[in-house]
Amino acid sequence: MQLSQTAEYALRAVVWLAEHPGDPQTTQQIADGCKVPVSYLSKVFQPLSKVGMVSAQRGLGGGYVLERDVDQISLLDVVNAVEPVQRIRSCPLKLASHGSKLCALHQSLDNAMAEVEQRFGQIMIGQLLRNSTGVRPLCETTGLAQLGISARAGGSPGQAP
Amino acid sequence: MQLSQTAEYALRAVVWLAEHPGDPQTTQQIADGCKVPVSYLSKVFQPLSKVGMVSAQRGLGGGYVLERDVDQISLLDVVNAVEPVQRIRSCPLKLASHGSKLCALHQSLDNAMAEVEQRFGQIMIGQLLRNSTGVRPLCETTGLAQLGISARAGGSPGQAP
DNA sequence: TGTCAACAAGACAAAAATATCCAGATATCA
DNA sequence: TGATATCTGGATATTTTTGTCTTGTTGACA
Repeated sequence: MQLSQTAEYALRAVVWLAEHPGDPQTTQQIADGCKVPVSYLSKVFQPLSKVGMVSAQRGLGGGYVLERDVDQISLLDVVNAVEPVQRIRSCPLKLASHGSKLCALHQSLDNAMAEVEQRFGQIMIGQLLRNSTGVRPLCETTGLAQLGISARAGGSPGQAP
Repeated sequence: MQLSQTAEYALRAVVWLAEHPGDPQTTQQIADGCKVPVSYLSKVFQPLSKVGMVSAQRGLGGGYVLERDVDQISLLDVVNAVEPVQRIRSCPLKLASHGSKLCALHQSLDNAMAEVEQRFGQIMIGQLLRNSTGVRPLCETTGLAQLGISARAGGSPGQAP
């Protein structure tokens, strides 16, 4: 019982983009920052672009940017884009006698899914950024980031090719 | 976001056994009644036997039986036996700066897991059986079963209780 | 225009989950 | 004892998920 890896990656990536507003992030940057296989990122972003949550710009200075307000994107939006929460809408055993009603077992399971769905629907990406409870922002932070010292390309350290 | 197929199967099987107390069920019976591939059942039962939730009897008249009271087995017990609910206990990105604390994203995800875990832990198998809300018992029922007419596979309507 | 930086997308590969098969170990019963 | 029923557990096959690679397209800019 857990989120798929792909959904995890998608959430990290979206949060990452949310942390870099107005600054297109390349797959390499995202991969490094989110610890996502760089060659897998295109797969992760495909459905996110499809629903218009992110957009990509090619060429020098390009990369991905969020297309919607961070407070208008819920965890559920992200998860559903890449791997919809599976609600149980009819008997998984296809028992005729069950019609569209669920037995107690499947009703219980679906209730749990419903709860998760609702919970995820209420949590907005923006909320996560602000909710930095004292410590780290989110995905990454070298310990320096907390002091406002950016350690990215464009900041001080790192390699400039 | 969903239960693994194996966990689904395990839950069905346990419920099935709960519906047939004191009557060892063969893999064939369980497979038919629960719509689980018969040849996969041994894999499903392996971890359930290991934790002592079920036991198997070989030979004629043998099969699987529940070893614990139906009101002492929660959905969580079953799920955890075959595929533990994955709680997030430390930063999945292994960020040193996060120590054992979770960022807002992962904390949110883990909270959802915790909720599911708790919910599952509260629902007992026995509860599901009694909770037949008017209609069907659980996994199976041809519509006849509700009238007390057993319609077991194998062609001939079998033994009356 | 040419060159380089970047994404797009499909083909391929590896790993994990799911499913099948079968020889062997037990158990029951005649 | 023999015949039959049943689980056990390992080897294997299939499918899905995850990950990689490569070729092509787009965009910026000198």
